[in-house]
Amino acid sequence: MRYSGQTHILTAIDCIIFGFDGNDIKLLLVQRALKPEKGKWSLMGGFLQQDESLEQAADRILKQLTGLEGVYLEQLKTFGDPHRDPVERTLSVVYFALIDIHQYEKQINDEYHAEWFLLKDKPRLIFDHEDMLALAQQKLRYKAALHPILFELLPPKFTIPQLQSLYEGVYDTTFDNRNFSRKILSTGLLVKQKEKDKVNSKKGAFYYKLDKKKYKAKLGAFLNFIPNPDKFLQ
Amino acid sequence: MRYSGQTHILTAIDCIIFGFDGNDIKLLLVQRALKPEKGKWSLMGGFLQQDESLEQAADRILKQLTGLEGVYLEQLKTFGDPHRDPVERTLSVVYFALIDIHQYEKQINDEYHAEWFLLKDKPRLIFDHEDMLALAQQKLRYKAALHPILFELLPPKFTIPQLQSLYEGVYDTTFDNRNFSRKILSTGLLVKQKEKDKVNSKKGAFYYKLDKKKYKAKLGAFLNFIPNPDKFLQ
DNA sequence: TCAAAAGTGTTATGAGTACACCCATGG
DNA sequence: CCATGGGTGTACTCATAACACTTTTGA
Repeated sequence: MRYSGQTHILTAIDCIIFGFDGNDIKLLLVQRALKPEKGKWSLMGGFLQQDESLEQAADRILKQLTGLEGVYLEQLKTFGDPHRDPVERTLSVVYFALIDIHQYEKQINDEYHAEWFLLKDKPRLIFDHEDMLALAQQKLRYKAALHPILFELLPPKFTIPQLQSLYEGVYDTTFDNRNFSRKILSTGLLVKQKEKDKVNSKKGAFYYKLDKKKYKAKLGAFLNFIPNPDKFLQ
Repeated sequence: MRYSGQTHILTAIDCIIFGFDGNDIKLLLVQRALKPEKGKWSLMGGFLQQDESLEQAADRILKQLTGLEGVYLEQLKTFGDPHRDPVERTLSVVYFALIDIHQYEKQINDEYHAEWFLLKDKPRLIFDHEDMLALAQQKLRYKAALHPILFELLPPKFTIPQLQSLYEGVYDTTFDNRNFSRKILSTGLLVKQKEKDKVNSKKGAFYYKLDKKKYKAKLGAFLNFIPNPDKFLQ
């Protein structure tokens, strides 16, 4: 059975992949394989297949590129301007992903010509991918101001100074380190480890792990990670 | 030109229409016109046409049903389970709308068999429309806790007690009226009028109007409309 | 021994919250 | 005159934010 006389449209899934390498927040881009705009930088995407859900498609595409499964993935928005793709009308359901770059150690770079870019010196993107990225950055800032999602970008063990530089990267600013660590520790989400990271400083900074249980409980809660959030959220 | 060999899928737009009548927050539903599930209650929807954007389609559908234009309308999420519609695979891009019920004075009820329901005694909805509604309610609570969007539901002139009962309806709770009015007035968004509403009380309550300029400026800002927001946001 | 980053403590301000009374009016 | 809902004021608590010094250690 079908609904008669209605328009059927192509649907793409595009993924905005944010990563953190311990110092900087970065964006994973690929070089487009199809004409037109072949070879230009673009978000990683693919077409929705007949028997998969949107989430399944996003997972599949993310795994194709990075080899990673179980990654934080969230639907951002659907873009549907009739002329957004010059080839033929294509809806794009956009997801964004947060991954720990060090956990991503893949060769697939070669296959898709993928590359990590600092947000500051990313290339121009095709179609409406610039709008998608801008919206994703806004959403990330918004959500991270209230919920502990940035932990998704960190390795299992991390230091408070690393965490702070992640937040500073996301908001493109600096925070007072005393207030920052107090606020973070007061959430009760972190468990102090015995070892220190001696790579990034002489004194060394204690490692922390995430308390997974509390983390899951607090993902939905309203916390206040950012001072004066208005300042950063347009 | 076309992308070859890819699946083309039907796309629907579904609208979750919240309204406020001065006392209660309500939901506008229609009786489905197509088989299967014909006659069952459903969100107002329609198919995406070839040459319209998603926003245009949502506007068109909303206008068909309510006769209203320029309504607050926001994309919620896209639902894409392969079997969500038993007839054939159909993506649904879901929008939610906020309208002042008194401004809505249309006959089109008849055409679409539309009806306003209290959230408490709404009928069971078809397909995955229950999930859509639950998500919309969650989003509305979330957003209204931080941004002054509930004003979209109010008539041009309204009283503080009305406003409070709107908030109380959305969060299904009661608030302290002293703290509520202080908080609302401290935003500077309201302009006190000379007249009073003498319908709902003997003493009468002063009308207020929204300061449109400040309102637009503060739509994006982080305000705190709700005490203990965690309590209400799962 | 010194430079560089980690880590900790105090205070002032303002927002949030709990709470109780007076006011105006129509019936 | 009184019941009903509207409107205001105060004091306490707690989170936030501003701010400076000591500690550790590798070079």
